[in-house]
Amino acid sequence: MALVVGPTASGKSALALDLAKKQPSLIINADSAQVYRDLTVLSARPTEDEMQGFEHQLFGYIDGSEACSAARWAGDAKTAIREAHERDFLPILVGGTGLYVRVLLEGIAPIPDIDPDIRKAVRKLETLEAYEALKKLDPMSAERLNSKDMTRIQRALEVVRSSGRPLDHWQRQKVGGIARDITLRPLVLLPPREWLYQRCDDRFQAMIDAGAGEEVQQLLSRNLPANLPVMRAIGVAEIASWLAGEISLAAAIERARIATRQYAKRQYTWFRNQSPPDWQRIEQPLYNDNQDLIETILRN
RNA sequence: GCCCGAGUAGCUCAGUUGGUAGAGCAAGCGACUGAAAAUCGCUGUGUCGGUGGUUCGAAUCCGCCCUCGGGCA
Repeated sequence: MALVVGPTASGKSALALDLAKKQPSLIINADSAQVYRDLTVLSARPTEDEMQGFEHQLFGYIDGSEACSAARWAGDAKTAIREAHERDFLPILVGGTGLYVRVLLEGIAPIPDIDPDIRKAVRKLETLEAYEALKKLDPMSAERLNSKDMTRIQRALEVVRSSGRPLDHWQRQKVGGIARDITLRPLVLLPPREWLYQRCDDRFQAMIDAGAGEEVQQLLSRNLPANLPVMRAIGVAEIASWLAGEISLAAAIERARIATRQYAKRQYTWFRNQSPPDWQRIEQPLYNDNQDLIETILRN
């Protein structure tokens, strides 16, 4: 299995396609925003044309009214990888969501599904309220987490409330990882920051030109809850403000560019520090001809 | 030409009666176990527009000059 990870706009998709041209391959999405059907332009998901007839999976396969999760994606990816192997295809994972890839490879704590009512109640709480509640039910997690870390506090709280056991109990084991069952050919793209940020900036204008406005308009017409992942994708809030006449297009673009760069920075930090040291890192910008790189991957 | 206002961190601005300056945003670094394009932590030396003066001591008071607004001619 080949794996191409790196920050947004680092040229992962193009590299994956070049790789796919070498041998029968299945390109599998490993990006948490590109899984949603509602986000094509804004998630920079490849279009039919861009797929150039190569098989792609897990792109735009989930409705925006649902929230994907690392565990769900990892399960789907496992299936896709197995199918590829059965057909003697090379699975090529491409994406920028480090957590998803980690869960696929290393597994995750076997926590039972959360009771929907409990989740709903927990997510209504203010961060501080949730933190106080967590201190009582799961002091160890409360101690470990920052009192303002809303996402993790809510997660810890919903787990202890729903399962009756603290997070730590579950997290002592990880299940489902496929790292030991496959031969991994990993590639981490860490191009120069300046080059990357320039591409981030250029990209958002291109998204506007490609119909990001209409895409957001359609998404808004669904009246989905604001806390769903689709609604939190970079550019949605910015474009929505512009469509509502609250800010100018120029202001929306500027905000979205900043958000994109900040996101790229976070991914950069993740992949630089969280990827195993023996994964091959590419610190050069990617240009049109990646033949040397591809030869290297295939040889490994 | 005259009057008023403004000039402080990359940006927007605070700075109480003189004791050599601090917020937000941006940026950098980092964390990351079922929302991760999420969530969170750490990091603030800047000719305080310039120059001369008053003072033990000036972003702060005074003079002159420069720049940008606005008003009057």
